[in-house]
Amino acid sequence: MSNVFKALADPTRRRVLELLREQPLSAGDLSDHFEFSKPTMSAHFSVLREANLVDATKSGKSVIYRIKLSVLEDALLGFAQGFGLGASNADTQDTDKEESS
Amino acid sequence: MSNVFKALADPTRRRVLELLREQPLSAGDLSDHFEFSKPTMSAHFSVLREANLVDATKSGKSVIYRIKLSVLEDALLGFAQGFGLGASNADTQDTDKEESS
DNA sequence: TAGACAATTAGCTAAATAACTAAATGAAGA
DNA sequence: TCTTCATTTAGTTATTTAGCTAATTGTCTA
Repeated sequence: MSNVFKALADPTRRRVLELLREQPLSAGDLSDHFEFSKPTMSAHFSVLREANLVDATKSGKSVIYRIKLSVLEDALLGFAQGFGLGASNADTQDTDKEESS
Repeated sequence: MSNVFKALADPTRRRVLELLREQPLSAGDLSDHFEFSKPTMSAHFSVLREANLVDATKSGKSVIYRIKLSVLEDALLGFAQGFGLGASNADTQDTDKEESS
């Protein structure tokens, strides 16, 4: 739980997940999308793995990463539901937009 | 965006939000629910304020904190929607439950 | 089997985080 | 006004985090 939110707290890791949303990618292909070193990216992958947000499978020389959408879904929507959010909430009390015109 | 997930990454702050879900509470009343010092709790409130997840209003000697549900909703559900989650997703591809029995 | 290549691990540094105590601020009441 | 009470700020410490380079591991392929 904490691990998921910690993983999502870093923009690089969120971007990794967005890339994986399109298709599975190898560690190297993922790293090519960023300016950080491979070891730095590997550490990010490790955080995502520990949060169980991605799955890593070895394929020859490469490691293929896949997003685990159900885990992301359970974490985000499960947590949101705990606050009564997510169903059909057109009008909650707080809007923070139209106050004090 | 990052600020919201960073705020949610700490279990104490998630618990604070859960308490505020029931009703607005003063800094002191909130602190009474935890074993940490007041300054430590104040720092947590500060993180929640910077993430715009709570609203603080002064009332006499006290400061009353209120959750901003719409901000939480926008962050969680907005992010989830970016992954195609949240609508009516009975069957996505990945389940991570029924693999390898 | 030797080299090349992909990825991770080891080891380091700087910055951020979460905790504490002590001090400061600011409002209410005696 | 002086004291008390609620909260935040200041300043310290230990731990974690995110980045790096260099070294290691492990798999292909020439």
